[in-house]
Amino acid sequence: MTRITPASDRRSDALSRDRIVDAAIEILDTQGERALTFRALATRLSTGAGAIYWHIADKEALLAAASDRIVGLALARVGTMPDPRDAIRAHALALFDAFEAHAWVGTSLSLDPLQTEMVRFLERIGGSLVALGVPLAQRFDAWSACVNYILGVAGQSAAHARHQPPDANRDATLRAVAESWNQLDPSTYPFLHEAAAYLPGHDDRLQFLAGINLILAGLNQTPS
Amino acid sequence: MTRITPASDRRSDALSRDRIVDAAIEILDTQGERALTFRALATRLSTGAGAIYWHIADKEALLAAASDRIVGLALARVGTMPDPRDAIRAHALALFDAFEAHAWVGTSLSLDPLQTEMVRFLERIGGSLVALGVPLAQRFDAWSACVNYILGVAGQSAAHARHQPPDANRDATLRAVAESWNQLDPSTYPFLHEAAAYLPGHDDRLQFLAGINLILAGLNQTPS
DNA sequence: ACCTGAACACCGTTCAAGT
DNA sequence: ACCTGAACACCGTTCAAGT
Repeated sequence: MTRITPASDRRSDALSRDRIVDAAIEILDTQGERALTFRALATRLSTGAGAIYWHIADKEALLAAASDRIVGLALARVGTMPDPRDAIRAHALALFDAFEAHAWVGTSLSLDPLQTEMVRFLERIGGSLVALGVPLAQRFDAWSACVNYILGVAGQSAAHARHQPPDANRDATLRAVAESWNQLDPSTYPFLHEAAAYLPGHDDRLQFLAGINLILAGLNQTPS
Repeated sequence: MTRITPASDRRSDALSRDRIVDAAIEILDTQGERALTFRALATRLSTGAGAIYWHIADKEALLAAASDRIVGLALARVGTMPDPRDAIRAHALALFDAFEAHAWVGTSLSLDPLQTEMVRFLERIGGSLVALGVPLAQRFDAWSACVNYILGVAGQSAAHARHQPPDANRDATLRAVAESWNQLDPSTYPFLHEAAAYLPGHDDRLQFLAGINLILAGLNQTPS
């Protein structure tokens, strides 16, 4: 069947789930989570608010679909790696970066089988652990630890970003937290006094990776 | 100064931040996150909706305060332990259990110095790592990994609970996910086919603990 | 089958007015 | 200083009516 796209600039194609998710991501990224309303989305898509419900169940499903899309984009950026440890690190960093760039991605991810990109991510980590030779008895726990660490900690990191005004100075925020720790009683909070010195200027991303490396290192030990 | 509490059953004491947070937690626990509105809260406290704003900045601050309270209750349940590894495990499980019992606790936690219980938690984990003898050079990364794993993964776990109807059968949900994994193409998703067998009936809590143990085991290795 | 947009049943937050 | 509650400016979602 031949399909000819109209020569004239059509104002918009037919509505579709994909186009809705595209528009939602654009609003989320440029104007933030609070700006994503069905009315704003409908305006951007030149349609009525109710039309969206023909394609997507509700706002929760919309956010889940948008998050899954971001996961997919992150996975696409990860090349194949010969060393399974490197593969796990690369996937972890890719998701971390994606979550930082789109701070609204976070708790909306679930094991929902509709989230096809999430499923691909789960498989990739599992496959890397198989390639790494983690024995079957430990494999499921190790997989759960990796996957949950990546999603949980990256999500946690994004949550911090979410609770800040978008123009917040990261260094200033960290310095303020360090300052507040320094003002605690040093005898009851000795560690936080020590940590306060490390807080400003530390690299979230490297710290995130250090955690992954601890888990990978733990895999080499027989569990106590 | 002597204070005599009135003999008669006063309908309510003066409004206070603590009483507001108490009432909010009760609504969150019994009726869920969506039921927590300033109107419902005001009704329960026999006051006007606007009165709450005299004590708490906005809804975000309310949720943060409620979450911090839950962290405090969890910490209170952890006794002192001679072995720092046990202390870390005990703290991890206490927070995990608290997050499961109050699925609305999650992303609202931050490094905000107003969250005093959170600060106590951060100190306790750090102190345990000092007691464990983790050298200064690794200490900050190790602390970050532990703290972020616990908050992130426990929060992730609670997020799953949140996205389920409160009466959902956990086993049935896991079986459904396993079933959906089994229907994927086995040649592109070999790991998930294997994992599907482990999914129903697995213990989230033990898996969470296994991740903590991997991190603790990793601390014994020199980083690669 | 798909879209429209008014209508419904709510929200968080503010603020003049009270005590 | 603290509380009241109406008012404002929104929401997500539904649904009769259109094409």
